[in-house]
Amino acid sequence: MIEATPNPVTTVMRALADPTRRAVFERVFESKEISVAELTRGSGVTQGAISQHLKSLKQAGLVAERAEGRNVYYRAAPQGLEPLVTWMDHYGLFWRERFQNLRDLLKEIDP
Amino acid sequence: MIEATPNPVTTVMRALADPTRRAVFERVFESKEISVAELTRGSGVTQGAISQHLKSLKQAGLVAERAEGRNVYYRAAPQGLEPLVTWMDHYGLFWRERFQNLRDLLKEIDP
DNA sequence: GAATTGAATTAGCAGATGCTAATGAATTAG
DNA sequence: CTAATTCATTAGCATCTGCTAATTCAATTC
Repeated sequence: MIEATPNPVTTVMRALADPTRRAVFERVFESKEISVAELTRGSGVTQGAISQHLKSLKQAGLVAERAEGRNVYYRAAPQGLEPLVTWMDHYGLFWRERFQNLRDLLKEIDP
Repeated sequence: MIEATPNPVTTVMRALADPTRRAVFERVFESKEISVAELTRGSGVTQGAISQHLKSLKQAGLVAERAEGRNVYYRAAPQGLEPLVTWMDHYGLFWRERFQNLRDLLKEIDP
C-alpha cells in the first residue's frame, strides 16, 4: 500500500527512526540554538550528512532555522511531535497505567 | 554512527515508521486477536509480506502471538510502546500544555 | 491418504536510504 | 583582493527495505 502524500505520522516517525538523525534532533533540542558546524563536531559524520539530516527534520516540522551571517542556527520545533502524540493517544492504551502515577507530576505543575 | 545493538527507541520507531506495518499494528490493536489470514485480507500485500511485518513487530515487542491449530493469532502488546513514551516524555516538552487538560481525565480515573 | 488451508521462510529484485567526497555560493577575516 | 569558514547540494556508492513468488511444514477436511 503506497501513500500518495505520506501521512504526518509516517513523516515524523521516519525522521526520528534513524539514530543519527534522532541524535541530531536531540542535540538541537538541548541547545536552544545551534549551528551546523557545531552539530557536525563530534557527530561522527560529515557536515554534508548533517545538513541532509537537518533537511529531513525540517521537512518533518521538527526543527526551524535562522540564518545569521554565514551561520545557520537551528532550533527544535517540538510542536512537530504532535502527530506522534496524537497517534499514541489513540493506540497507546496503556497510558491509563501511567496516569495513575501522574498525580505527583500534576502537583508539581500546579501545587 | 552505527549502533551495535540498536536502541529500543530505534527499534520501535523503525517498526512503526513503515505505513503498511503500522497499519498492521493498528489492525491487530483494534481486534483483540486476529489471524494472519484475516490480516492479509484487504491489506493489499501478500501473506508473506504480512508475516514479515509481524516478525518485525514481534521483535520490537509490539505484538505477541498464540498458535491454535493451524492458525496463529496475534494480539497487540502496547507495553512495547513504552520506549516511545519515555522518549517523548523527555523530548516532547510541549506535553506541558496537554497536562493542563489532564485534570479532568484524572478525576475520571479516581473521582 | 490426498487435497486444502494457514503460516513462516527464502531468494531475488527494484527502489529507498545514509554516507562520503566534491563542488559551489555566500559571508567574514587577513 | 585573497584566503578561509560556513552551509547546502549533488553524484555516486554500498547497504538496507519491502515486496513478490515460490517453497516448505503443519494441521484440517474430504
